[in-house]
Parts: sequence; C-alpha cells; structure tokens
Amino acid sequence: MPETHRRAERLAGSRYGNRPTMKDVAARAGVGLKTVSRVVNGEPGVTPETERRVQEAIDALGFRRNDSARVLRKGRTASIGLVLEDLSDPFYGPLSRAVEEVARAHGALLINGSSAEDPEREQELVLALCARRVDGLVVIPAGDDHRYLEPELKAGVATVFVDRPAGHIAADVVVSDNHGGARDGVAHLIAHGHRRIGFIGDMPRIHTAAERLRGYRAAMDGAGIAVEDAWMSLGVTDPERVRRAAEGMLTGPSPVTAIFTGNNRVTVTVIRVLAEQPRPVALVGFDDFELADLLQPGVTVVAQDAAALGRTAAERLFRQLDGTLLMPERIVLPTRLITRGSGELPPTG
Amino acid sequence: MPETHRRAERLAGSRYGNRPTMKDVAARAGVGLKTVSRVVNGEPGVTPETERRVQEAIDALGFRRNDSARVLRKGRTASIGLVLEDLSDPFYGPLSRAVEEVARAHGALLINGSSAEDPEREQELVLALCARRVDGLVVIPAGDDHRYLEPELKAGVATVFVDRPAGHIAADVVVSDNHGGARDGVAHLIAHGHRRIGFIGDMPRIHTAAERLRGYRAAMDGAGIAVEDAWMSLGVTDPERVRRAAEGMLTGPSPVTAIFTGNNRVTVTVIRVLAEQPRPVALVGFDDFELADLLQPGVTVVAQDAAALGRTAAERLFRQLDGTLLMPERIVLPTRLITRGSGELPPTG
DNA sequence: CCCCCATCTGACAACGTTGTCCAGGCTCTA
DNA sequence: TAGAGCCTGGACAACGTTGTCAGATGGGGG
Repeated sequence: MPETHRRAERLAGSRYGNRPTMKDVAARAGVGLKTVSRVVNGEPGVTPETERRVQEAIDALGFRRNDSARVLRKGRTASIGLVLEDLSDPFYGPLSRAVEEVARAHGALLINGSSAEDPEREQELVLALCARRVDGLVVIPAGDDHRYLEPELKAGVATVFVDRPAGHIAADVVVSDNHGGARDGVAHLIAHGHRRIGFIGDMPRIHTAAERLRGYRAAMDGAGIAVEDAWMSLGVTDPERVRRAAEGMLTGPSPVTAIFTGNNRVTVTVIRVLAEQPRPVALVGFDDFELADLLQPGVTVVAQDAAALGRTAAERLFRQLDGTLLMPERIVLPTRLITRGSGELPPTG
Repeated sequence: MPETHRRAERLAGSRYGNRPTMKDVAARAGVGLKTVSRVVNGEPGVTPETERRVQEAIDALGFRRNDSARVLRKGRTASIGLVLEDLSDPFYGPLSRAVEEVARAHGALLINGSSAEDPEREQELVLALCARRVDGLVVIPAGDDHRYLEPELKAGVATVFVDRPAGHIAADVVVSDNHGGARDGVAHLIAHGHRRIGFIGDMPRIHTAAERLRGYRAAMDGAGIAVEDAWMSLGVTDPERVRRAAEGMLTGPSPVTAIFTGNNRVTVTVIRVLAEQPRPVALVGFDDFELADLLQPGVTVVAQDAAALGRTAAERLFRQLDGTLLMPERIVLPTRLITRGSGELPPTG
C-alpha cells in the first residue's frame, strides 16, 4: 500500500494523526506556508489583515504547532531529563520540584523517570532521554559506572550528577556534605556524654551511605572511642531487618546508649523501636522529615536541603547549556544539625 | 548566510548538533541509509556480516537514534504528560510514581509539570505538552474550565483528569470519594459523642474542598446538629491563618470539642495548635501522612490512596490509547478511615 | 546455460516545521 | 513618470528518520 493511501486511511479511520498542519492553515487562510509560520512564531513581516485571517484559520481548525518537527529543524528540544531513584520518596519531591522551577525559568520542560535504584534501569532511562535529544540531564545515580554516557557527553548533552557522584566519568557533581554531616551528628551525641553509639545505614556500595559511615567513624576516632562491630549495621533497609538490628544493638553485651541512623527510612523505623524501649535512647538521624518536631521527644537530625541540591544542579546545567564552558566540578552543599530533643538525651543504662 | 554554511559553522564551532546520523553511519559502514535503519530497529533482512559492519560503525561514532525525527515520521511519541499541583507535596509523589510505572509498562516516558495551583500555568503546561504531541495527558486540574482542551481532545489526545473533575468538558475523571470520606470521618466523631465539631478546609472553589465540606454538612445534618458559622473556616491554607482559625473555634462562645481538617497541610498545623491546648481536643484529618501513628495520640485520618488514583488514571489513559473506545466515565475510589486515637477522644470542656 | 525466485540492499519520498532567498507590489523621490 | 528601495508573501530545501518499491545478487532447477 503506498504511503499516501495509508495517510488517507489514517485521516479517515483513526482518532489520531488528523491534526491540522501549517499547510492546512495556509490553505484555509489562502496564504503561503511560511506566512503561517511567521504568525505562529510572532515574526515580523505580516500585515495585520493577513495575520487576522491566519489567526482565524488557526482557531477554526484548532491548529497547534508540532514541536517535534520544530525540534527536528532547530536542534534544541528545550527539555531536560531528570533521573532519580523514586519519586514517591519525600526527599526527591522537593528536589524534582526545584529542578522543574529552574527549567521553567529557562523555558524548558522536565521529563523525569525513576530508576528504582536499579543501575540497568537507570541506564535504560538515561539513554531513552538522550534519544529524545533532551538538552541536558540531571542524574541521581543508581549505578556506579557511567561510562555509557561518554558518547552523549561528547555529543554535547549537558549533564550534572546529584546526591551521589558519577562513576568513571568526568562530570559535574552536586552533593551534600555527607561525611561532615554524619561526623557532626555523631560528635553531637558524643558531646552529650555518649560513648557507645550505634550506626544503622544502607549498603556501603551506595556512596552516600559509605560517606556517612566514614563520618561516624571519624567522629568516634576523634573522640578516641573504639567502635565495636556489634554497634554497626550496614546494608539493612527493610523495616523488619532494621528493627532487628536496632533491638540487637540495644540488648547486646555492651548495649548502645545512642543511635545514629543513616537515612530517613531507617530513622522512622528506629523511632518506632525506641518508642517501645523502657529506657530512653538518644537518636540523631540523617535527613530531616516532616513532623520530626512533633514527636516526643522531637527528633534531632542532620538535615540536607533537597531543594538546594536540585536548584544548584539545574542552574549548573543551564550554565553548561548557555555555553559558559566549565570544567567539571564537585559542589558540596553543607548540612545543618537541627536539635529537637532526641539527640540531647543523656546516656542511660 | 546559506543554510549549509551555518550547518558547517555549527559543526565546527559548537558543542552541539554534531551528533552522527544514520547517514554518517551508513557512509562509514559503506552501506545504504535504510540498512542502518534496519539494523537499529532490529528489522529482518540484513546479513550478519552487514549487521556487524553497521554495528561497528554505530559504536565507533557513538550514534544514537534521534527519536524526535522518528516521532515525526511515525506519529506517536510514546510519551505522556502529567500535570499536577506541586511535586513537593507528599501526596503527589506516589501518584506521580504510579503513573510512571504504568507508562513504563506501556513503553512510554512521562513528562511532568507543576501548575502551582495556578489555572493559567496549568493551561500553559498542558498546551506545551500537546505541542510536544504527547500521546496522552493525566491532569490534576488547577482551573475549573478546560474548554481550551477541546481541539486537543478532538485531535485524539487521550486525557484523564485525576483528583478533581474537569470543567465544562466531557472527559474521564478519577477521584476519591471526598464527600463520603469526609462524611464518615465526621460521623466517626459524632459517634464518639461530639456535637460541636469544627471544619477547617481549603477554598470551596477547589472541588475536593467543596466536596469535603459537603460531607461534613451531611454528617452533621444526619445527626440533627445545627452547624454554627463560627465552627467553619474555609479558604485558609497558610499555617498562620489556620492557626488563628483553630484557636478561634476553640475559644469562642460555643467552643468545639473536635475538629475535622480538610487536608494534609491543615491537619499538620492543627496538630501543632492542639498540642498547646490544655484540654484534649479530638481530631480527624482528611489525607493520611507518614508518622501519623507515632504522634501522641496517633492521628485518625480519612486516607485516600494516591497511588491507586494515579494507577487507575494511567490505566484508563492507555485503554483509551489502545483504541478501546470508551465513553467518558467518572471513577470514584473509596477512602478508608484509619483510627489511631485522636478521633476517638471523648468530648471535654 | 538460462531463467526464475528469494534474499538483501538502497534510492526516494514523506513526516511538519523553519531558514533562505527571490518575486512582486508598493511608496517615495528625482 | 521612472527608478530605487522597502515591505510582504511564497517557493524551496533541509532537519533525521521510516515506509515503499525497485534493483542487484546469488543459488537452484529446468
């Protein structure tokens, strides 16, 4: 079947594909194709009378410019991609929103996808976005090897990694001061008299988790405290195992009097465990969360500014796109210790 | 300057636009353009030897198919748009994620944007997405008049409204049972002996807010309780005014013994106010939130299932796209009352 | 030895837009 | 009134891909 016939069939039979084009508008208005283009894009060189006729035809047909074709012609898509772990995690909502606001200020749309913490899915998403010819990418890495991005970088896709560094590739990175934040949080507990302090965090293959663990160790070392293995629980994330880990370090031969939690989700689970304990146990968590101040006691946290991470990354991205050529850089944003009570409890037991 | 010269200049001087095309790959592999296309798309009719040569050229050049051009040719973009109010609101994260999962299952990408509760911005976003020729739209309306979408619907853009109904236009709608949920929540308070019950909610021009208010009135009417004006506060959202509203109805001539809050943000603010009150005041909130069970007392809520809203809407969207022609329908998802303590407090004062 | 068929390959048009360039009509001046 | 210059409008190619169709190549059978 020749192409033209197929087109006719599509026009006749389908709900799709029958959108009017500039050509249709031009025919209806009795003007040339380019004149319609001029009107649509507000270019000069069209008499008011002609413009009126064209506008009339546009409204009558319900014409809307096809940006795909425009993009193809112009080269830039005015859209950027954001790949993160899980949009339903409250940490990423504000980050994504911040990226979107910056994109909007630059007239760009945001396409986003969740990697579900799966490196393969991350790569799949990133490459799909590149095939769409997004102008730039903000990536919260799930994997630790991003060499697959090399051709894209070379081709000029602006790229910024956020929250965790890129693997084996030179690119901009915006991260929180995970090491310093964790160190300060643990030092805070030490300053309140604790020496047996537990750490519950994610798998150390995740960069942020490793950094926070490093911070914990640094603080303990700094205070001359020898860390016992039983105080550390790495790589547990699901609530049930976190619960067991917490209970374990609270009841062992040298039970902890305070716990430092490596992220949001762990913190919440540990709070539940501590609520059931007879004796008060001090707690400092990495990442702030809503209502942390309303609990009894309020939860002391090391807060990172998710919106600032997103904003900084996106601004950096658009500076790349503006042509301000920049050397890849690593930007570290400070964390903030927010004291609310749980981290100031004295040691007991 | 003729087009060809500009192209040359772009190639020479810019970081962008110098991506290899199928033509380049074909030249390098010494084959025809279409053969490259065949290899890239896994079409049959290419000898292994030829395929190898082409693949080699692809890898060497770092070629990646330009989906913009593909889309232009094929008509479908395999992407859908999601317009919501604010991604940093924890209610929308799971919703967005659910939509994304369904899209992914159908091989589509998700483009999303926040309307910031501004009808104009909503329209702007929706039309931008239409210009990108997304195959479908999931919209959480900010405005109440969507006639501007008529040409798009006619052109075959699949559309589903979520959380709030569309205005002046026939389209699929997926909403929670706001009226029934609020009614049940208030009835729950009445069942626990309350008669003077306050309501704090958003502007009634927002459909969900109006429905919840209606549910409140229905429950009160059903119990034969005459609602006093002082018990109702409508259209306040910022924390400071919510605070004043709550304090007002707690101290008036006939002070309330319980409060029903119309959404998440209001609930959280009211919790803070209640924490400062000398006497216990019962509370039921619309929308669940994390840690509601950890507060003292746990917060009784009318929960809606954000993920189910998103999933249902997206599935409906793809059924539209699959060609299963459907009449516009209104799908109402049930809410669930979760009792945790705050809603079961007896009246005092 | 020739012809036919199957298999593989490539030339070409088309998708809807924008950039370039030229034609025609107008006004203004000499 | 004729020529120069400006303004408006339109024809055409190009962006990178895919569908169509025809040509080339090689193998097997008559």
